[in-house]
Amino acid sequence: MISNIAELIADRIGAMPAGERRAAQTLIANYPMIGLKTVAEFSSAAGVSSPTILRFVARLGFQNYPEFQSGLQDELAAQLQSPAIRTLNPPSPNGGTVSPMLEATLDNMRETFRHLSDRQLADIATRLAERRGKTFLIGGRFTDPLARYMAAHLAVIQPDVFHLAGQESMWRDRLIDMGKRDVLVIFDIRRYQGSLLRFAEKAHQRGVQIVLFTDQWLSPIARFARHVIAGRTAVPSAWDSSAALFVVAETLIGAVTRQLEADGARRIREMEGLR
Amino acid sequence: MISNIAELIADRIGAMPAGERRAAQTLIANYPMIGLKTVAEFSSAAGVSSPTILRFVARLGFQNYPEFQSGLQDELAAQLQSPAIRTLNPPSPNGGTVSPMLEATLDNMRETFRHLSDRQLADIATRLAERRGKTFLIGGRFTDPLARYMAAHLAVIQPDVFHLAGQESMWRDRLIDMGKRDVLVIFDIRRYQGSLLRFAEKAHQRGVQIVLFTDQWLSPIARFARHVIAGRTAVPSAWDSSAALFVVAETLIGAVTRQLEADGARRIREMEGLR
DNA sequence: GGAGCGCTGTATCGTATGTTACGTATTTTG
DNA sequence: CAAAATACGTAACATACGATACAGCGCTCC
Repeated sequence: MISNIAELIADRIGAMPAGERRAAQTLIANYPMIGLKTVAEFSSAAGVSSPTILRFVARLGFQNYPEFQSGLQDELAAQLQSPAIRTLNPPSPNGGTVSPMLEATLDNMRETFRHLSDRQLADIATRLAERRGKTFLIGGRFTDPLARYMAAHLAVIQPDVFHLAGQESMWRDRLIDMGKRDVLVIFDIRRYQGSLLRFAEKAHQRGVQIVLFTDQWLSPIARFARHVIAGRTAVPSAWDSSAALFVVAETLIGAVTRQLEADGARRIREMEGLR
Repeated sequence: MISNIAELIADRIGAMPAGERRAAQTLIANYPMIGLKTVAEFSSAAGVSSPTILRFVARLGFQNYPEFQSGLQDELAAQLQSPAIRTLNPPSPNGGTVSPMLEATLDNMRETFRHLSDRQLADIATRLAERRGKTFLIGGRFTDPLARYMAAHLAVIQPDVFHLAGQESMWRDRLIDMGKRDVLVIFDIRRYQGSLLRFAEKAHQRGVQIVLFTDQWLSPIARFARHVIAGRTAVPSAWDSSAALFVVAETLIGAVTRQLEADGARRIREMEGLR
């Protein structure tokens, strides 16, 4: 049973020609506000012509555009009446494949942050922001993108940020550059990689401060780490989820940025100028 | 400070003549929906004439009726963006520095999935799983790690998965390998990169099916995309958040894996054997 | 490689909508 | 109580909006 227009679109979008599909996608993206504006605004937002918009609403079963808008307004009105039933999509009508995954992920994040004190996060942020030395980031097979993501952001707001990529032998050589004043951020979740462990140990021996992002079972690298962030990774999937760690990373990026704001803002402006 | 139109009305309703006061009262009674309808409907609902409605909105300081409607729409849009959770749930017990960021991120994810139908996700997963051709992934400056993350997983369960890295000229050369049977997954959020747009256009011309991960404002690449996933990115930080898109990516990875389970399981076992 | 079909945009049209002018009613004030 | 000022509705107007006809283009299927 299809109750609202969003579902109706999702149901039929597969059978739509390219132009109308673009209309559908822009409507979904900012649902339902675009649909309440004029045909001209809708069409230009979607990058198609007005007739395409009209054909789109006609395909949805509406006689004309005003009738379509009335439909959207009725939905909105019903929604505003009962704020409790705020869900546009009925609360997971299809015991579908999506919801359990999302639910588990949200739980993971709440759990992760529950075990993570503001204090700890602030300490790490401060350590990264004070920039007494260099910052290196590295990750495992599936978590290396997280290291890259964090490096990409940090590199904008401060110098001396390096992502360690490529072969094991490559980064081992970088050990020479590392010392007491430097920070090494490592991402390592199951199955923990021996190569990372060996690397972490050597860095530790050189006095490098290690910040470890790992899962709740703790990578063996925790033994050498100054700071350990343990994220929940369990989801109903064949794979572990790094989403919670990703959010922690973003939070940390935000915190560091805030601390460097005076400095960073100038840097960012300068960089904008270079574009 | 008066922030929304409802307050504005409450502030000035005392100084209004009878007819306009009736207009004000009917608007507040079913706020704001009546205001989004036509002047004629509004006037008859209030039991006054059209000009009275127009004088009413003029007294509120609007130049004309459409401008008044835009004001209401903007309010609604702002309301819908930050859903009820914030008003329902107490504003986060520990008012620490962490919570606002986490809260916003969780909201973003809920909001993103609310606009994302299971159907659409399933369609994309099927397209990726049927493997008629090759799968290419690429991302922008900050989103490329997401492309890498997804590529790293997909590459385990099926052959012919390629992440496009490095310089623009590098991937442009790969266009030769791409055709109708292939899929190109692009991550592009603000500020949208011209290089990606050009690449997407050329790929589209070659008949490549494009799956686009973007933000709610839709990258211009949406024009060429077969499937568009619009994630929320707004967080209280200097940076945009890619966390919602990350979770969608993980969900998609999970869905593809499930579809390929028969095949994939064998592959995974084989790969384990190679370690 | 050619014929047919379907999709999309341009240009035009009719109309519903917001706007304004004016006359009447109602209230206010001296 | 009278006169003026304000408020309100009717009716005519102009504009901008949605609707439609048509032609060009690309795609698919013989």
